[in-house]
Amino acid sequence: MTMRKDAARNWQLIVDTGRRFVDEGIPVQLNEVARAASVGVATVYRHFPTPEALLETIATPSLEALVAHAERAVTEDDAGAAFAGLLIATLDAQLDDASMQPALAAGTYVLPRTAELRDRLDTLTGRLLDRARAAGRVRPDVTDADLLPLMCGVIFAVRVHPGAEDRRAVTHRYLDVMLTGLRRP
Amino acid sequence: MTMRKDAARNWQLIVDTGRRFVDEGIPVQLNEVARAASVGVATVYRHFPTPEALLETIATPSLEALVAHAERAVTEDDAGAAFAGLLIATLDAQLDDASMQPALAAGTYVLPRTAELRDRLDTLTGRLLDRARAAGRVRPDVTDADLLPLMCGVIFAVRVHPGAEDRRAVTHRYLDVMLTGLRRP
Amino acid sequence: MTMRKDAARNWQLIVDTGRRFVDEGIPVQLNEVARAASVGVATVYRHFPTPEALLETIATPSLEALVAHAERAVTEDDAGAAFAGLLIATLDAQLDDASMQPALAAGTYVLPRTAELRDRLDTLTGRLLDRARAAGRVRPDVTDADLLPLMCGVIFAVRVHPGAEDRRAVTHRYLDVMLTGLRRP
Amino acid sequence: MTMRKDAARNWQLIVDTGRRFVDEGIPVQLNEVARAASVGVATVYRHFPTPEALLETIATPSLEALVAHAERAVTEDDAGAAFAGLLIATLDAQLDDASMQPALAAGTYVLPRTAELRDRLDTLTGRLLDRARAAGRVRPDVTDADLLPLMCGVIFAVRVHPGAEDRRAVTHRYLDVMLTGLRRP
DNA sequence: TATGAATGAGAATTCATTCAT
DNA sequence: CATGAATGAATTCTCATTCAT
Repeated sequence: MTMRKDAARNWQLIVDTGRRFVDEGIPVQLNEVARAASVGVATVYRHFPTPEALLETIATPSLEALVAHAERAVTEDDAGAAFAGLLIATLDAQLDDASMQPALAAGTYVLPRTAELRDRLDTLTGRLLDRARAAGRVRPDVTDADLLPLMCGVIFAVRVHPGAEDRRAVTHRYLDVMLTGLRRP
Repeated sequence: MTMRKDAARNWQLIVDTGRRFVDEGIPVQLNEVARAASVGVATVYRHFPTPEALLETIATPSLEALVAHAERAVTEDDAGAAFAGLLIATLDAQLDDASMQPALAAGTYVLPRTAELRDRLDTLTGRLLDRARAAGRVRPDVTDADLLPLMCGVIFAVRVHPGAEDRRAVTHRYLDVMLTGLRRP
Repeated sequence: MTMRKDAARNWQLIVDTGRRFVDEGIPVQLNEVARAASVGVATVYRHFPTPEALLETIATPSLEALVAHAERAVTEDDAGAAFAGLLIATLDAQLDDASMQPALAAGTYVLPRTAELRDRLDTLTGRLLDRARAAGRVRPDVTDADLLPLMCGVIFAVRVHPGAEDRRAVTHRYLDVMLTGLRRP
Repeated sequence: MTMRKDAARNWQLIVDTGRRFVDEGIPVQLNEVARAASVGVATVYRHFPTPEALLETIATPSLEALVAHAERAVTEDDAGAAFAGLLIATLDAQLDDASMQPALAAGTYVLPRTAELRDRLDTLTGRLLDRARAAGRVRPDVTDADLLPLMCGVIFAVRVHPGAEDRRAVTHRYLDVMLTGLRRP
């Protein structure tokens, strides 16, 4: 059952407004989003009962893109490159979309869609890791449960890093350290 | 000018109470701390104008210990071991004292004492890094501004990591990855 | 002008749903009723502009039954028994149908039908009272405007009464007190 | 430990304002009371965490007076008169102070003081009933758990009663019915 | 200096009713 | 006629901070 057209318009309006909040680092309060979207409070609450629901919705496109990337990656020939590519993509997604940081760091999800995507991402990441490990490109004691946390840690480190250095440059330098460290014990 | 004796007693009482909050993961609200310490709110506010001031005060002993460790480390012969030892100490400090996580991740400090300690820590870390790099134990593109962020990232990664695995074990595994990665590009 | 068939179906559906709410002690909110009846809110509002309109409609069958009882009662020979019988019926109606309590306690009605029924009930009650009084079965200072309030009071008393005693038993005991009291000053 | 003077002033101000609301039949909303009392909301919430707490506090003086009456009544010689007198006092209290109706009809209390007063009232009422019953002035099947409910029922009946007749007159007429009814089955 | 009462802006949420589809 | 999305005022409650005692 699909959404009514006007409802869909509001839904999108709210999501877009929420995204602006996220991008500008403003805490996503449902009331404020409603005001900024020129929409009744209850309209927001109807579509998104909690801030988490809205945040997950905002993150969904990026998450889907990341999952799509992972799905392409598992078909690549070069296991090591595919693996590294996914990690890069995971970091870039977090750099490009601030809503991805909570989405990836969270342990639980309120939307089934998000939970499902996260699940697929974990599965695919695990498969890529296995292949990379089999190819001798990853040390054996690193498990698939480590990868996303480590990528979140990298992003966190970048956020903590002071200095005016370009965030992306720092990120990739840190990733390089990580990748090197992941190779051999 | 030193504190009056009763004032000092209250000061300590508040700090101790605040530590209990930190240890138990309860958000350090000045009002609540006051209640728990059986002390007037204003008393807390006089000693610690903001939650940050209290948090930094709570973290100070651990921070001092870490600085002391760094000061001993710079005198060690084995530059590589000294360097690794400091990183381990930094992580352990954050594991053992929850107030160290904000204290190390923060970019600014409200207390001069904390700022000064952080400064010394940065200087000493930089010196250890230089020696380790000179000894060929660290890749050249890693700067002293990277180390603390990376250690904070490790702790963050551990926090994100699901599973029931022992936190300290995970931490040390991640540190091992980091150290390996830091060695050679 | 009669209702369209589908409209009539919805009308009944809404009334039935409303009754379920009343029976289960759930406050009759038009929105909630609509949801429970799987019907649009506006549909409910068109049929029943206010909660009162719905409540009165829900109460109507019981009210009609009570009026019917009164109509039979005025034809009975034994004036005292007829009178007592009506009071019992009034109480039982309130015990059996929770929507009758507001319907009988209300001073005003939004539906003409309810107002009319109430009117007939009052008239009949008055006539029964007169006959009972004429037969020397009721003290003279009690007027017909007293009877329904007193019955509502009995029900209220039963509701206030704590204890696990059977509601109907308590009601009839209280009614017995009332009837005795009504007999002679 | 007694209240600070300014706190006591506000406490009283809030209670007085609350009483005005009760007297005028305005629902006692903590926020509105705060506005009307020209006092911060939180001040009201500090003193009275819930509307019930405020309502019970408002009712306390009348409740105390009623208990005091009951205490004098148990020492009276004429058991029947003492018993009737208490019932009259119970009704008058509810007529004179609107906050007494919820206070007497409630089954539970949030303030220990109110619970205690209610308890004493129940005990004393029971004792008066026993004496009256022993004196042959009350039918045997009426228990002490019936009296307060019945008095609440009387008040309810008076409220339901339409007409312009004086409330107190109606009340006493109804009480007369009750008392007669209570005498002999 | 110590106390803790007071403040009031602000955040979260609900609900009766209207209106576009 | 039917739908159900939208509205936004109203309500409840919390919390960081100030100020009178």
